[in-house]
Formats: sequence, C-alpha cells, structure tokens
Amino acid sequence: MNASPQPKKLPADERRNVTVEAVVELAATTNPAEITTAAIAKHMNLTQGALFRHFPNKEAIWQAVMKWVGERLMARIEKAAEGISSPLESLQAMFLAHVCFVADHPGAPRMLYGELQGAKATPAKRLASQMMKQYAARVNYLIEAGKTQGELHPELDNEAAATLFIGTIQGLVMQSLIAGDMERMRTDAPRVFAIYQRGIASSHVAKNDTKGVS
Amino acid sequence: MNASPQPKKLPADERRNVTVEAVVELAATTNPAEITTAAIAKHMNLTQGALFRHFPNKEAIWQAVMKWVGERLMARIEKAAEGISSPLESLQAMFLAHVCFVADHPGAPRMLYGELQGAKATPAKRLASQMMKQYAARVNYLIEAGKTQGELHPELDNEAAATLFIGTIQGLVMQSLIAGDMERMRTDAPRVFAIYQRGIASSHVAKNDTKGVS
DNA sequence: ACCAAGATAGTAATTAGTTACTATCTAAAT
DNA sequence: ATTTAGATAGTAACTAATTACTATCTTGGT
Repeated sequence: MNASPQPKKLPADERRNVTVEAVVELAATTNPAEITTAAIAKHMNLTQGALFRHFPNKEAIWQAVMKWVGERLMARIEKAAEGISSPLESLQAMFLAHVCFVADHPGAPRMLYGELQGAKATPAKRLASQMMKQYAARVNYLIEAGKTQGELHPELDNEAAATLFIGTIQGLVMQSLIAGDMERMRTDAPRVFAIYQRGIASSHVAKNDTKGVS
Repeated sequence: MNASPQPKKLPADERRNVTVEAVVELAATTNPAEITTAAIAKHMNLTQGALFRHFPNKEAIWQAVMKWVGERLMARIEKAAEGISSPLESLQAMFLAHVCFVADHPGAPRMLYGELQGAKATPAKRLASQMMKQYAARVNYLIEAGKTQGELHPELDNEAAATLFIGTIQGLVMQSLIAGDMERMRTDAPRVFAIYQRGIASSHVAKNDTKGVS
C-alpha cells in the first residue's frame, strides 16, 4: 500500500501525475481535510518543499486531483454506456460502472464530498460541481429517451428520477464509507438498482436479468 | 443569522447548550472541518478560552453536538411515524420528517458526513455510526412489516430496500448541499419518494396521495 | 565525442500564521 | 465570602509556503 522507494529525479509532468495518484491513494484511508502537503510528500518519498516546485500552491494540487478524478470517472461511464441502444440498460451500465469506479478508488468520493462541503468556491470545487452537472445532464437525456422509447413509464417525474439516480449512488457510497467496506458496494449495487429500475420502468413485464458487471 | 449580544455569565448547563446550538448554526454555512474553537466562541460572543471551562476538549464539543443531532432527529422521526398503522405510510412519514429535519438544520448532515469520513474512531464518530445503525434497524423492521402485510411486494430484497431508503435521503441531502439550496429538498422529497415507493410497493394499485408534510 | 553552462528537480532549514489548549487574573452571583 | 464563569495572555505543535543551496540531467559549440 505504501509508496515504492521512488527513484528520485522524475520529469515534471510525471512527478505531477505521481503526486495526484499519491493524493488519491491517501484519500482512500485518510480524511481528505487532513491530508497535508507533508503527508503527500512523505507518501511519495519526497520532501515537503519539493511539491511546490511543481504546484504553485496546495489548491492547485486539489485542482489537479479533481480533474483526474472527473476525467477518469466520465471516461469509464461513457465507455460503459456506449453501444447500448436501450436507455434503461444504459442507465444500468452507467450505474454499475460508477459504483465500480468508486470501489476501485475509494478516495474519489471522499474528496468530492469534502470539496463540495467547503463554503468558498475554490477552483477545485467548481470543477467538482461542473462534473456533477455534466453527469446529471447525461442521466436526464437517457431518462427522456427511455420515456419516448416506452421503456420508462410515461408519467415518470423526470427530474426526480435523475435526482434519485445520482442520489442512490451517493447513498451507496455513504453506506460503504460508514461501514468502512468499499467492496460491499459491488454486491449491493445491482440489488439496489433493481429496485430503482422497478420504480421507473414502464411496467413489471421484463424481470431484470442483472447483467454482468464489466 | 449572527448570535445575539449574549448577556454573559450563563450557568454551565445552559452555556453548553448554547455552545452546541452555535456549532450547529455554524455548520450550516461553514465546512465542519474548518470550524475552530475560536469561530465557535466568536459566534456566541465569548472568548475562545472560556469554552474550555465547559468542555474538556474540542472532541467533547463534537460529541455533544452529535448527541444533540441524533436525539432530535430520532425524536422527530419517531413522532412522525407514531400512530400510523400502515408500514408504507410510516416509511413515507419518516422519510419526509427526516428531510424536513435536515432542511431545518443543514449543518447536521454536513457534520455527520464530516465526522464519518475521519479514519480514526473518535467518540463522536461512534455516536454517529451508532445512530445510523439504529435508524437502519427501524427501517428494516418497517419493511418486514410491510411485506407480511402485503403492502410491499413479496420478492423485495429487504436489505437493498433499506439501503436505498437511507441512501435516497443521503443523496437528496448531497444534491441540495451541492446546489447550495437546502429548501429544494422539501419539494424534491415527495417526488423522489414516490419513485422509491413504486419500486418497493406490491403493485401500482393505489396512486400515492403525497400526504402533507408537517 | 566532449565538456562547459544552463536548466531542472531535489534537499534541508526556516518563516509566518493557525490551532487546540492552559495558566493566571477578574468580576459577578449565590 | 466563596464559588463560578469569563477575560487576558500566553504556549507548543502543526501547516503551507519560501529560501539558499546541491545534485543531476540536457544541450550547443568546438
């Protein structure tokens, strides 16, 4: 779990990447609010001051981390849904992919939540909030498509369904966070989604098959 | 929003209560991780050092706050569900009462989440986690009752339904936290619960009436 | 091919500002 | 008069950021 005795002297770009990864790893076990520059440096076998050769300040580190998380998450979700024509199945694929990502990177949601709780609008927070918006838009589109395609029941409250979709994931994360067992998410996710699906689907005709998780 | 120019010299018990309330108020607008003893003192027109006349350390303050939140929340939920024979309606009442409580005290969930994110098991964290367990047990009981009474559909995944119930609330909270508008919860809650209800109910016979929120 | 010269990446020590917590004194209330 | 609650003025520990210096790559002129 600890950092390898890093052969020092990395090129700048790479060092920045290593830094971001170090933060993500640290966040998996440490309260993000308590992650100090010293802790980051130590985890990557570096002196504290050296970090500031690559980032102008701590906020810039967080910004880079949020960007990393956002890009990876979105890419994974995008890929999970691509090539699936059924909106409902797309939603399920996104759902499971999202859960899988979080289980792989438990630090990610913790940092997101930690960041969003801050009162002042830091650049990192703006990134996080922007990502959420993008996500919501995508979900909304799929719901709309599902409705016109007849998969979702016609009187469905669009906005509420989107809120519940995202909220469900966040709830799952929180539950696992509390239980201290991120792996639980992987098994809980399909079961929970099944109920959500029953709540939005047009009728109970097709018993869901609980498709495999990639 | 600020504290009244407190006529000083309060008896110890009362001062402790005022302190707890000050923290809850502060948490509504400030990142709980950044709430310093100085900030608490300032918000209640007191010097920082004076706080330690009433609490042995900061952790004790958090502990008192978590206790306060837990008791108030549980009492409100308990009261909301009492006298309702239908488990499904009880669940709805609990749901709305919970949301209402959070909307009244936006600081509460922020502190809970903040506390639960910490790696080390502080007394405050133990309180929070214990409260969650108690809550989950109650939900589980109602779901079980709803099943035997025929209100919930028989093949329902008990555990997943409980997770989703709590998760849904947490998700709503998160959404509002991000949007920076806690009032949104009040209007969103019934709409979101309607979908949840459709997911767990035995069939779509009775259109939900969206009972009034107390 | 070589090697001076600059750029690059790192160390170690230090600084200014916070933070939780404490010791000592003062005023009010019973 | 004594106890209680608060004010004042600290301290030690910690954190982000800076500085002076060093080791190591990279490169262009010969």
